[in-house]
Amino acid sequence: MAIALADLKVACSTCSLRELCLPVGLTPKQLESLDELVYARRRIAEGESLFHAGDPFRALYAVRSGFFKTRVTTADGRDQVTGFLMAGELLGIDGIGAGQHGCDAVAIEDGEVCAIPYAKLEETARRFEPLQQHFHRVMSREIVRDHSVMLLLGSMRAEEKLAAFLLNLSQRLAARGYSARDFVLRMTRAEIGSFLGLKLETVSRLFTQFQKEGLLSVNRRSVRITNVEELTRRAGLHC
Amino acid sequence: MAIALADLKVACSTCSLRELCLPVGLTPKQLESLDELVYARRRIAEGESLFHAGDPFRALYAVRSGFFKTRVTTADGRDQVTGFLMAGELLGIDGIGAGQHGCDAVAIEDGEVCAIPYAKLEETARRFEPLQQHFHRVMSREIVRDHSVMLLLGSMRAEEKLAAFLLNLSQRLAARGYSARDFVLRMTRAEIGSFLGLKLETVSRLFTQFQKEGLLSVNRRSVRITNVEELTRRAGLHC
DNA sequence: GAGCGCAGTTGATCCAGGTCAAAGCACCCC
DNA sequence: GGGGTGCTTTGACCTGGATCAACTGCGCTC
Repeated sequence: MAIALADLKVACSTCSLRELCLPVGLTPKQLESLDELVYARRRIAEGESLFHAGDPFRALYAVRSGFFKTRVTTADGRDQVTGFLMAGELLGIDGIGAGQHGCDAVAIEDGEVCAIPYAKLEETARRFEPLQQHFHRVMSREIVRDHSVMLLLGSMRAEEKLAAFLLNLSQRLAARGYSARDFVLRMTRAEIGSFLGLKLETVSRLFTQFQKEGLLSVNRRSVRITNVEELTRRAGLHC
Repeated sequence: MAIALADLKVACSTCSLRELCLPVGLTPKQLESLDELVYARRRIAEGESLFHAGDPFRALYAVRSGFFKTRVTTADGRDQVTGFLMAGELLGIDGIGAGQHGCDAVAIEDGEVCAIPYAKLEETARRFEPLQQHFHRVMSREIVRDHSVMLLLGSMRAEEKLAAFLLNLSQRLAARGYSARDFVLRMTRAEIGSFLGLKLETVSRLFTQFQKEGLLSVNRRSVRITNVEELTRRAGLHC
């Protein structure tokens, strides 16, 4: 076991995700001093949870590969997907405030995460200004993202919601070197619906509608965007 | 002007809000070392903005008195209220990530804020672990709050939304020493509606309905909750 | 390769909440 | 103190998306 853990130990300085992840913007020298921060990688199989709401909070997790969703749940069992996370994005920030996680993080595709013990991150951030700054930026950006999701949930119509969702996904995939036009959805219609405040049937109908209108072609999980301009128009003003 | 500013300088160590605000949980001695952090108070009249989306980010603002709303806006003019803030709560965190504010902060009642220059906060947080911890907790809690608003916007029915909103307001007022049962709404029906993803007419009708059902009595902005238990039931399960 | 089960599609119908319109009411300013 | 203005209430009607239900098709297991 000790050997296995040692094998899993990773170095931010040589990680292919360093341009997307927590150490973004650090110099190579600064990066090396960060290597001690990440404790170990952890594999998560599709359907498994990284943590649940209520679990004690100890570490943040940086997604190395795979696809995750976060979700909050009401007393009576309804739930709301609050985000989909891909490589380089940070999971678990919600746990800092209360000392326990406030949502579930579930793998919707086999993946791997880097565990960053929070106590150590805090300590390193005090000694190391660029890390502190970057960590604060990451948290702040999460708040900005949440606000734009609120805008989407509170003021957009179904068509606008799905268009905005697809464009956001497309951009994030493009930032990771994948095609912005051609991609495979990692989530079900029901998960997309939960995130957007719609029912799965509505999501399905919208995909069909967008296809009929020539904005994209879709077959189950595969999507090819064929008219980005019009899709952008649908997401935005649409007066 | 120099004199006016000097007059406005405040000390966290003697502030009546220290149990609610950024320095919560610090010892009196620790508090004193925080006094240098807050630069000055600033008065904001009803209707005025503390900052707008796009403004360069320099400082966070702690609400001392009054009532604020934050809002994000789409290209085509629709907007979404993302929060209502009262004494002790922190405004402007959204600006850290991009170096410019991501939303508007508008006073919906005359009020006063303490400006906390962000560069100074960052620097103090590095030297001063309890402040760092507390600041991280505040940001994390904002994320948790946003997630619960997403749950509300995405999965609740109109009745549940308004009940949850009123109970939340009631609890936050109670935490500040005001009555939990009897309070005055600082915001219009339209602002409540924008926050909850409803139209103002729907909000108005729900108030009338709740009153008919004996959950509360309402007259314009004054609300008296007469049946907290039932209101809680409406906000939650309601199977 | 038969059969099961889950994800997705599509149709028919319904209703919560939106829209449009018209008063009503408090407060402010001249 | 009269008139305006902005907020709120209420009514009548409409519609976008939910709900209910049937069916399709892919992938997995045995």
